[in-house]
Amino acid sequence: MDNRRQRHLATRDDIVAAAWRLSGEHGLTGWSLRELAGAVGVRAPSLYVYFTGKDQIYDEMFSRSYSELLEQSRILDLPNDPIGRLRAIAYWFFDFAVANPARLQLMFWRVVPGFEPSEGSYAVSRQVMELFEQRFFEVGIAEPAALDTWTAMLSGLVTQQMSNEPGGDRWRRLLDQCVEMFAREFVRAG
Amino acid sequence: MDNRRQRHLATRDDIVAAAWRLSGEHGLTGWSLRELAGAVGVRAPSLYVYFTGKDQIYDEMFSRSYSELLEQSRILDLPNDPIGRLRAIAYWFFDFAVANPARLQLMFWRVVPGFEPSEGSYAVSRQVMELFEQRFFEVGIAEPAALDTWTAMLSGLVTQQMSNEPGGDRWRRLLDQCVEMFAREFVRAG
DNA sequence: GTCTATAAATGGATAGAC
DNA sequence: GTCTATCCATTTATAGAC
Repeated sequence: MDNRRQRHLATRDDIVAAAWRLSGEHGLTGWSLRELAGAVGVRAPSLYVYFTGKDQIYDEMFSRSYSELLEQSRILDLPNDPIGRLRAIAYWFFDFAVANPARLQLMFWRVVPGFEPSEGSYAVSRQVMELFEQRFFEVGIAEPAALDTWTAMLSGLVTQQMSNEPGGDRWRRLLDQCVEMFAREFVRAG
Repeated sequence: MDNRRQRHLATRDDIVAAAWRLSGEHGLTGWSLRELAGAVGVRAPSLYVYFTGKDQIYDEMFSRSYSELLEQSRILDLPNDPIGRLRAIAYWFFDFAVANPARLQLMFWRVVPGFEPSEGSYAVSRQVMELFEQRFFEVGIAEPAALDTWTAMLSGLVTQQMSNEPGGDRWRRLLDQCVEMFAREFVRAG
């Protein structure tokens, strides 16, 4: 039996979980390996048994974030009508995004100096993006500008909510109207 | 005559300019005071003649950014028709924002760990925001959701452009259509 | 696998000579 | 105002005992 291996992976999970907690408290770049080790209950050098360095921890956080987004998007069941689908996608992504500002920064912004996702992690992120496009085009929108406008609109609502009223819903309450505005512009009545 | 004082202010300007240059090259938090001093042509301790510390340099960058935005918005002449005004504002802000990603991060996101704008700097930023609102409502839009939707839309277009295609115009080319979409939703034909 | 000890580098900041 | 020298804290990371 692989009890050894299992405990290794469990400790890895603990480390990543602690990293997310510290990122939430002090910002994505606001913690050191010493602090992280302390939060897990070990000394800093022990972390090197599980990761080659800080960047690999960020990389693990990066790829897991996209994996989670991928997983969630698979189990998300969407209405059949175009506007209903768009609305469901909008709320789902918005809530995913604002639930963890540090995660959003890691996934979509370039906020960690020197950090580049590994090839494997980058592949996961591309996979998610392609699924996104596919889901979007299923709605029946052909215009090329539509997808870019859609991502910009969602991204903007999320950014404003996080920057100006973290924890609130001032921009979340705009989602319905924004979806309708978008649909009037890009969804052909069928 | 205040030649002494003038040179002091000139060196201050040099330091801030170098800080912007380094922020553009290595990210807003990707440089040290040693590097900054080197870029100016002095040693690190000399910086303390001009600033009390690194945070005060960020603070100066912060307040100057808002001052520049304020200045530009004063000399910006806007068309009289609502849609023309909105379009002019959109292009103007978009170009200001993407011209300096680090500046945008400093002004609108919370990306420097531990940095808080001073009271004076914060006052400047509020002044700009109030002018923004005023300019916006001059267009004749009453609906409260409109301003939040507008800022979200612009913020999103800028963010997508910077994150996915820095230096390009893929999202800039959407500005016209987005302004029209927005106007159809919020501007009552008069 | 975890620890102590420590390397090696870097960070912001200060003292004091010139 | 600028410098050298240095402090002192902190960082990531490694060596080697247990």
